[in-house]
Amino acid sequence: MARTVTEKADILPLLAEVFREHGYEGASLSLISQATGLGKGSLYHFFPKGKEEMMTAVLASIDHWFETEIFQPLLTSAAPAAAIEAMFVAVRVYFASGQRVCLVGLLGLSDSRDRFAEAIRDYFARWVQALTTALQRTHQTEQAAREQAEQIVAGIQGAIVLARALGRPDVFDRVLDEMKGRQPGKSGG
Amino acid sequence: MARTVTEKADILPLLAEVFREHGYEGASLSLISQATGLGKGSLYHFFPKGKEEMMTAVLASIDHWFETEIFQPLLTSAAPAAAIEAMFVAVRVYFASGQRVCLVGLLGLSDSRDRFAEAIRDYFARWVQALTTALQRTHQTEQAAREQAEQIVAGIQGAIVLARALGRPDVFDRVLDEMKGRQPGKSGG
DNA sequence: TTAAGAGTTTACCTATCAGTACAAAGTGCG
DNA sequence: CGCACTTTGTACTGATAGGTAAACTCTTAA
Repeated sequence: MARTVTEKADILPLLAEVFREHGYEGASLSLISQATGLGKGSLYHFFPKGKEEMMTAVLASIDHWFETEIFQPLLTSAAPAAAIEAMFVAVRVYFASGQRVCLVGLLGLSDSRDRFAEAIRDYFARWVQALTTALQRTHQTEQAAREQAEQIVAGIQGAIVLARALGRPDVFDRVLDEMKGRQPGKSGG
Repeated sequence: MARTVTEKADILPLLAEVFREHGYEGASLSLISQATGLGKGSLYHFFPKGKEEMMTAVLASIDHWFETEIFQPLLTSAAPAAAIEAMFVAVRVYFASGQRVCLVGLLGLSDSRDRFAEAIRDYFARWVQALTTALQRTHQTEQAAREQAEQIVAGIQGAIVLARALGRPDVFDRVLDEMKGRQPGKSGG
């Protein structure tokens, strides 16, 4: 019965993976229970408000990861071009070259969009804003930087969709490389 | 009361819309029944194999639309640059500037991916191939054309994700315009 | 007039859904 | 050891899921 002193933080990655693979509605409590190794009793002990609270916690942890690993470097790095380069590398690893879905993007397309609309909007708005700031600091006008930032964030999301649909990680890598090559200081603008 | 001689073709657009809004798993039979105005009995009369057959039929109709409206013009038009331009226009209308989800892309990200994997892969493979052919005919090498085709198809899918997440159709339009402007014969490459 | 088939309604099936209740079994502290 | 508290297993709820079966109502045409 009660054995391990499970920590909420330990099961968040497992929860995230279930939601990524099955979506919000598709991730049934029995699937979640199976993936985390926790019974319903434990799950409702940690998340009294049920599935919605689980998803909220997962979104918060994803948000935190991107904030520290991607957004802050873009916003504050002394070398914005290098921060952008690092973002491409981090994104490729994080999304496993498109074999791992972006949960926030998926959620935005799905049925349950309205329930988490604010978190979804914030995630993308802050990503675009951080990238805009970095691009602007590589000698671009605010408008050009914003357009390019939208282009890149959309390109990453689309690369996930396309690479997954085709079952070809190399497509993801190629799309990202092409966008990276279009950056100032690289081949051509 | 059997009254209206309902045609399968008449309800396909309604079916497609339900699947677009709720996904495959999220589109329950009662939702489908409500959206189409047909009871379960009628639905199983037209689609004996149930939901899966409904989705298959919807995917086939989507496929047919893209084949005639997008792929064939790209492959056979005497003016490939104009066909590409027409594709951007058609896509903007079809996806309502990102307010209307791409069902095939959504399906590729979702749980039910495996069930329709072949149709999903074909849709995107043929889109990329058609666009590659058109780009190649605008004086590009095969490799450059294919890379750019992947870039554009991914960009369109990503623009849907981003514009929907932000709730801003203008983002969709801007991302597409930027890609259109990068075409040969336009501003700059 | 009537029989066949298309189209439809209704009732029902089993499985599973999210969520609840609660007692049993663990833990740390004294 | 004994007590308070945390964690977990199990059994349950009512609702809904996808799907089936059969009775019923039209239309058509011989």
